[in-house]
Amino acid sequence: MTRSATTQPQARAVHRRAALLDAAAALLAEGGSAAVSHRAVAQRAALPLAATTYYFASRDELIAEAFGRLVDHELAFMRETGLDDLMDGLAGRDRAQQLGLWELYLHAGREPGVLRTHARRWSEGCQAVVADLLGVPVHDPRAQLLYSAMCGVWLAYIVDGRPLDEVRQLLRLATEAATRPS
Amino acid sequence: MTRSATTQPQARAVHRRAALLDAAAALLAEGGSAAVSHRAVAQRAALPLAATTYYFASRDELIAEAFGRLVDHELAFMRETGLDDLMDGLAGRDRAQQLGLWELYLHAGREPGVLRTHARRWSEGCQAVVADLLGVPVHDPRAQLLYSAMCGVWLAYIVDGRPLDEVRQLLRLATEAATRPS
DNA sequence: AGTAAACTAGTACGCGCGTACCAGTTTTTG
DNA sequence: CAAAAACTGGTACGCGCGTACTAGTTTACT
Repeated sequence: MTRSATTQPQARAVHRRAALLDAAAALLAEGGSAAVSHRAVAQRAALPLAATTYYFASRDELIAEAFGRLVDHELAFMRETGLDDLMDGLAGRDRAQQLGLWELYLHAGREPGVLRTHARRWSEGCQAVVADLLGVPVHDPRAQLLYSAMCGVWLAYIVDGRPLDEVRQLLRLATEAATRPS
Repeated sequence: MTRSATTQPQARAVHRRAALLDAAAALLAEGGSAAVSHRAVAQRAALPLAATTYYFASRDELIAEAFGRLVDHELAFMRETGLDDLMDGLAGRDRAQQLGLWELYLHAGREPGVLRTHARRWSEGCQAVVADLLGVPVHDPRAQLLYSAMCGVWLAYIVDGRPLDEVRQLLRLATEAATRPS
């Protein structure tokens, strides 16, 4: 009975940790990694400041884990939509969140730590989805090519605010180019 | 005589402003926009702290102008190397500086101010270079496509540290795909 | 020559930050 | 039941930051 009866406190702790990560991810999307501070996270999760330092050894760790969570969600989303229509998958997503994701991806380029792992996980996951869409093996150059083109188009859409029609057309073109036998 | 004799002080001021911008750009490359603080810039330029607030209304303005300068340099470099060999142009550049550039590009996506202008100037400048290389008009979809692919490959190289050989091959593939008549 | 404008440089204010600390409570363990 | 471990939450420290202020110096204009 003492066992699994009412493990209330630990359950609460797990919930709290998750709440902190959710808050961090949300802040990340809203204002980039600069917006993710202990205080901001705690306040958003409606928890005391000290909770953040208790559950995470440092701010970097908190950010890294939030990044990982964001990557998970993003990959899951991409897989489930199947990307039959790449564009709707792109256009429907929160622009700020995409920005945050990319920002962290770049940030990962500066330090070879955990962030780098998540970054690789993301890019390779995306590439796998694309390869699946194309019906070719994951490391097929055509998949890599299409994925690269998608990145460029994606960024142009998110940052430069390129019109959706142009993006749509470009993506179609890229798919054709990658599909066409060389 | 009073005229252009020894306009020393203004000349010094101009020089100082440039020195501050250079310092800011260098810091930007080293540690991202977070590393660009009034104090850090002043110290690096060997100038008193107050100089930064005198020549620039705010930190944002300083960063924006440094970004513009970085974009100028980058575009000039790309044009002068002609990109006969895209790869050597890519591989020879300072990785950290590229990261800083991209970081600011992303940051521009969050605010529609001056940063956005520079960001557009950069992406369109790059695209123009690519179009020139391909021998097609600037807004030709093929140029856009190749540029997009280049962005993706570029990022993979800078952030993920993808091997140069793979990048080289991918770029060749992209060029072929864009060149081939549709 | 003399007034206004440009420039220099030191210093101070207030704030938010990461993190450490610690006295409490609760839960698990032996 | 007692001791240990997990957890809570309030508070404090020290720091670097953006920016404002001010007194002094130099240069440009009439």
